[in-house]
Amino acid sequence: MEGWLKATVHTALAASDFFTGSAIDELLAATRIERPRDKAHGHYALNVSPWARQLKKAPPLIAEALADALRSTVGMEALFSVATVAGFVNVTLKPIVFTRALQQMLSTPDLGKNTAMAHEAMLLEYVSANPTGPLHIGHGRWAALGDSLVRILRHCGATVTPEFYVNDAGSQMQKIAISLWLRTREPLIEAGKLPDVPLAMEYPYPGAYVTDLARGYLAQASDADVQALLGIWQQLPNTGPLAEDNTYGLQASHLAWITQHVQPFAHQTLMVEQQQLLASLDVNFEAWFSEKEMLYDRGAVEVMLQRLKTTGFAYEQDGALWLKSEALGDEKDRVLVKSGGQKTYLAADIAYHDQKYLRQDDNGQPQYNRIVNIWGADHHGYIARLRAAMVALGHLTDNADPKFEIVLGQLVNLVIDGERERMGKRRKMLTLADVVDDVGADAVRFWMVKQSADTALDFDVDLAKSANNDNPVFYVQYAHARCASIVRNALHPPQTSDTPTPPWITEDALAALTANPTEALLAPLFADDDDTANAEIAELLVLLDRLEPTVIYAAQTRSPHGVARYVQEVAAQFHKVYNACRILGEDTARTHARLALVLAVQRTLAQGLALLGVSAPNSM
RNA sequence: GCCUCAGUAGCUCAGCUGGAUAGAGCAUCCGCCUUCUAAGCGGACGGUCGCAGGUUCGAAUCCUGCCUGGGGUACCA
Repeated sequence: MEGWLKATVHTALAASDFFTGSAIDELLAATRIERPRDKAHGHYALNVSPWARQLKKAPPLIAEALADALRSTVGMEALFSVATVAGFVNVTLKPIVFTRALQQMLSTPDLGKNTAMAHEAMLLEYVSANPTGPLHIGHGRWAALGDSLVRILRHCGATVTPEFYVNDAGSQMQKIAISLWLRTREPLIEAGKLPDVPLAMEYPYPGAYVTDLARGYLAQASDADVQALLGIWQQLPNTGPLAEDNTYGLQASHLAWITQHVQPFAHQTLMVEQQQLLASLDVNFEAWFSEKEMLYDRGAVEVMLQRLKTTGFAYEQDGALWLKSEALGDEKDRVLVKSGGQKTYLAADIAYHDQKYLRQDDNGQPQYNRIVNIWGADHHGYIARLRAAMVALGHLTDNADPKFEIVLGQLVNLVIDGERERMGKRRKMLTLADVVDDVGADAVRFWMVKQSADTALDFDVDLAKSANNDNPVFYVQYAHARCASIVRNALHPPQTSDTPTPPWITEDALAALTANPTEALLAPLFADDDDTANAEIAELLVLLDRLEPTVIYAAQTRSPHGVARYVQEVAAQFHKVYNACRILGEDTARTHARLALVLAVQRTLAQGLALLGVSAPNSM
């Protein structure tokens, strides 16, 4: 309806003497077709005040001229009426326009689908956790945000590759392997293979999950592996705390054995755990990019460093290799290779992003025109240095180049029993898996995207779990289930009394309604004598019509919360209509038309929820 | 100090691509089930849009400064 109205206004402007000589497209771009705040003003409003400057006329005069132009549009009496208030032109649509809009919706296979972002070829990276432990609640926000964004962008025609960067290189992987090894002690004692003598130890990764990991390792280990493990334990000097360095007093050969035999198990097991959890949230990655395999094993970091040196963007000082990032917008230069010879995390990150830009499609062209990362606000300081590196490598023109984009999300606070728990590393952690088990995937996904990523999110476990009207997820799902229930009842009315109740509609008639919703079928939608119900139905259709612009805006601003808000509005308006009038009534023609409306609502809600990765149940 | 996000109703948040009397949910109070799911609907109550300037015909929205709170400011990963 919005699109149609805009086109109508365009035609009217072009045909009007008053606007002759003015740039109509510019005028239309300067204002938007919006919803009047006060419903008494009609269904749509056009504010012409922004045109005053260009036209050098007073807004009320312009509004009157536009209203006149619209009034002289051929056939308008049957479609809408206009009125002016100050600089506003208010438009009230006639029922036929709503009926046609409904007809349009029922004939559209993918509601809200559009091509607004068809030019985008985007690589979207998010979550990207180390495979050193379970995902925590904060990861859940990036997972929900990222996956919803992927769905929304694709609905707008964009090509998107969602990718997970697996940080599986570096000392933290050695730490987890050693932690696993340390945790084999108890099971080995239980099995009588090790003497139970006191041993002062500290665990680099203290979580209880490491114990499970150790038991899992032993369960699948060969006899030779177990013998080797016992060998390490027996030669260990029992000399007190072992956590000071990364070697834990282990002989080099033992350390090497652990790295070779234990680390792959830890890595693999934890990564698969993360993958399964994400899958249970219906968060779908196309690619899992391994830091170790893709960057280190293939020498990509080394090659990238050479390029920086050659181009003069990297220099040696104090025995370290530095990136000249200060000259490129960062607050200072950054270390790429430490004086000890180890490459920094930043070096790998740069190599990874370099690699993102170097990827090519089948025609040898750059595969992506936009690289987007979703990061937590705690990584904010990384933006400037990574941007600087991308400029240095020639991928960006300057540090404001929109080809590289970081979506920053504020952090998540877990609220348990009404108290905030900061997600600090030392505190007791509730894992994402625990929360999903507790409140369900739908609630987690909806809560994580229901508000702007710019605001810190309090995730209240008790509230998310509550199956009542405190919980917006259930509110929306309930509306969808209600739609499904009405259609079910229409086909197969519940038989409660002795006299059988005939169906409100046959399977065939319902099929006809969806396959070929003619104007004649839909025309009886509005009642002759119920203005309240009619107004609510019209309002509902205006809202359903807004799915597409809502999705486009959410895609452009990378804000899925707009869609979350939208589905709540649709649900609310549907509940209003449900209470204002009967869907299944005595008038068969009206019943059928209103069933069509219910189908449109159901499909809109299902589509909106699908864009958020939330299920749309048919009964609750 | 610097960078960054936020500050809107008692609480949690929309609105911020400048436009009509600033919205929703929760909470509190009052109503609505003999008929399609009451996990619902209606009504009432509730606001100096952090403060002060500026730009503009017009500012919650843009700019500047200040205040308060979160995050960041490593040859850590």
